[in-house]
Amino acid sequence: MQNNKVTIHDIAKALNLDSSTVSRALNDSPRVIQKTKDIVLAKAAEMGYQRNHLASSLRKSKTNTIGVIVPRISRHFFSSVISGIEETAYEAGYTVIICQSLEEFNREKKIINTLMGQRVDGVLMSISMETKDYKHLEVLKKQGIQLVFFDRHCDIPNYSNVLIDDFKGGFEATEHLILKGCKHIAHFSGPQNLEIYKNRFKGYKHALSKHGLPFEEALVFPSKLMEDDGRKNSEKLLALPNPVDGIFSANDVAAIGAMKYLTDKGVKIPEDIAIVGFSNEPISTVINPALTTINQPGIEMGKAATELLLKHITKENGALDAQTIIMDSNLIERQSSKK
Amino acid sequence: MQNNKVTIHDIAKALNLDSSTVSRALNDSPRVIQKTKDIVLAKAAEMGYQRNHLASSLRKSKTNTIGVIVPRISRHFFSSVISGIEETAYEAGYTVIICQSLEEFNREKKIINTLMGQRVDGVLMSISMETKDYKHLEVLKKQGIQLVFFDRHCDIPNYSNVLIDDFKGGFEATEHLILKGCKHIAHFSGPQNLEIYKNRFKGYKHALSKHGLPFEEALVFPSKLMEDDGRKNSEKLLALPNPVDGIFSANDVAAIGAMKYLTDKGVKIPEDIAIVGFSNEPISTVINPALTTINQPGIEMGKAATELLLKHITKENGALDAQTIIMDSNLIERQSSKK
DNA sequence: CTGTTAGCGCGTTCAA
DNA sequence: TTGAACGCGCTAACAG
Repeated sequence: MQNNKVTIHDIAKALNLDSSTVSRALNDSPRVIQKTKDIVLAKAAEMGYQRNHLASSLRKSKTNTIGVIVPRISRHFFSSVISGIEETAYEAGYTVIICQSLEEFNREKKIINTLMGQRVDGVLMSISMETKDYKHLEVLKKQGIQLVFFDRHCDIPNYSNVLIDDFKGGFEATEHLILKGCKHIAHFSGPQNLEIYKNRFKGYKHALSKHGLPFEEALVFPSKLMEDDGRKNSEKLLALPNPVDGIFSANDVAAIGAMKYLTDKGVKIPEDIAIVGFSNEPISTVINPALTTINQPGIEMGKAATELLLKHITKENGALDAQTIIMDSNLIERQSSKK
Repeated sequence: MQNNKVTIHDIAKALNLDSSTVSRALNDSPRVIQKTKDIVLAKAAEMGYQRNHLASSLRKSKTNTIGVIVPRISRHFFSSVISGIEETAYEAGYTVIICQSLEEFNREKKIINTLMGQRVDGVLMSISMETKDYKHLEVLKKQGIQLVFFDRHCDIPNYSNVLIDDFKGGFEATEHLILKGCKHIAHFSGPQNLEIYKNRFKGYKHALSKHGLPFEEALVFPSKLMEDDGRKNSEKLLALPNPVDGIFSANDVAAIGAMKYLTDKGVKIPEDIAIVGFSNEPISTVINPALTTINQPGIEMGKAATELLLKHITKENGALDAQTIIMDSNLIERQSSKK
């Protein structure tokens, strides 16, 4: 049960070398001859040496650690993003500290402080919905800690963003329905104070106009991301004079509610009414293959955001300009029908 | 853009004190008078001081960091557990490093090394399915790093486990059906080389025998956690001479497949056949409220495991005995029927 | 190519 | 009650 902490001094002593030589050898410095490196590496392995990252980080004032702040880890989209982050960071020799804001501003503030205490080299964050004021982020800049936003756009100057192209997603969803032959396409919208839902709505309108279909206010149904919205909207929709033959739902929960209600009423999907919904959760893939989804590329976003952050970190002095990366979502159709 | 790193020396200088006094004041040591503490704390706040955890950890050789290893963060059950871990750890002043093994033994080995390099104080892990050999865990014990297993049982002596009572879950699922009036209850089992599925199966048998119902081999259908298993099993099940009026599925995916198939065939659920399924994912709650589920308490498990680990860490020398905590799952019925 | 020296920021002796 | 001095383990500067 002895405490087995082998240091570079121990292996230096065992080899009759200086600890600095051992350090250089372990770091594969060009200033050490290969033969010495071999000897040191062999001895280190033999003695079960493990570098103390704390001491190393303290000395270099670089921790090779990045902090990640998401609203909620259990949301499938965010856990996918984290997978992507982890993978890229890991390959680059970085460790990741994950924190959840739970959409609370105060928690977000505390987390920033914790991460600063841990001396992270950079932060990836998806800002909480409660956050309207960005003063708590200023300390990061002051300390030279790099910051990249993902998924949720943040318009502070000089910060990079990695986002999903919601306009394009909305456009493609709607165009998909049009190309399937739909003429009267309803839109279940999301809260219009959020950028993403506004953009999906814009994409919808743009697809209609591109294909010469009229935009009708009566075909737009607000929804608050509840299943029941989908049901109630569907009910109203069936009562319209001109029958609707397609629905683009900006959120999957409303789409699911709609599918249930319509199926109950004997409406065939997608034959009578085709539905395309955005999806953050894996629910949609299981619930009904007739639901075509706009898939958010979480893992890819995580990778892209991490790569960008690492660039910012390494170019810290060469000052990399802030940039915005827009990622495409993909339309996934599992069960096709209609012309 | 100046580098704003305030140290205890800076605040000592500003106050004409020694850094050691400042250190003691910041740590609320009894060896400093209250008045001095107040002055130091005020100055620290004013100067925007933030303790350097690296230096602190290096000195104390305690990092207040715990490592968490899960197979896959995007599985809802694990992300729930992590939420629980995070919360408890956070309250106790610990930071959490999350890693995924992706069920690969080699990744698990590497992760252990990474965590040791980070000098974590303890590790919580759900062992990968590929892992049959536990030698890579011995280094942890050697270094005095505490280790607690959760969700997936690991029978190395002297380690604590936090598990879910699958036997009880299987028992309660089956008994629930019996109390609803079911007489012929089928079981969709999972891979019997895994402890959890074996135990759920045992619970099923025990409930039958307790209530005087015969166990029939013909009512047990193997499943490999695929939706299609649920469909095929349901097909076979409808062809049986004695009609089945209840199904206990050891996994939710098969249960979902069954629900779809049976509904298609015009079978009413739960009126004709009632179904109870274990669930790891939130799918079941959305797909059909007629599906009664055995819910796995992820958050609670995370909290319990963390509390236990922290006890192990703090009692390190007082040597806390290994223990096994068994958590109850809860049966959730959203839509009731039958007598 | 290798050794010597110094210090990252903190907490903890030992003195006063 | 406070100060002085040392060292955690490592790396970077400067020699040689």
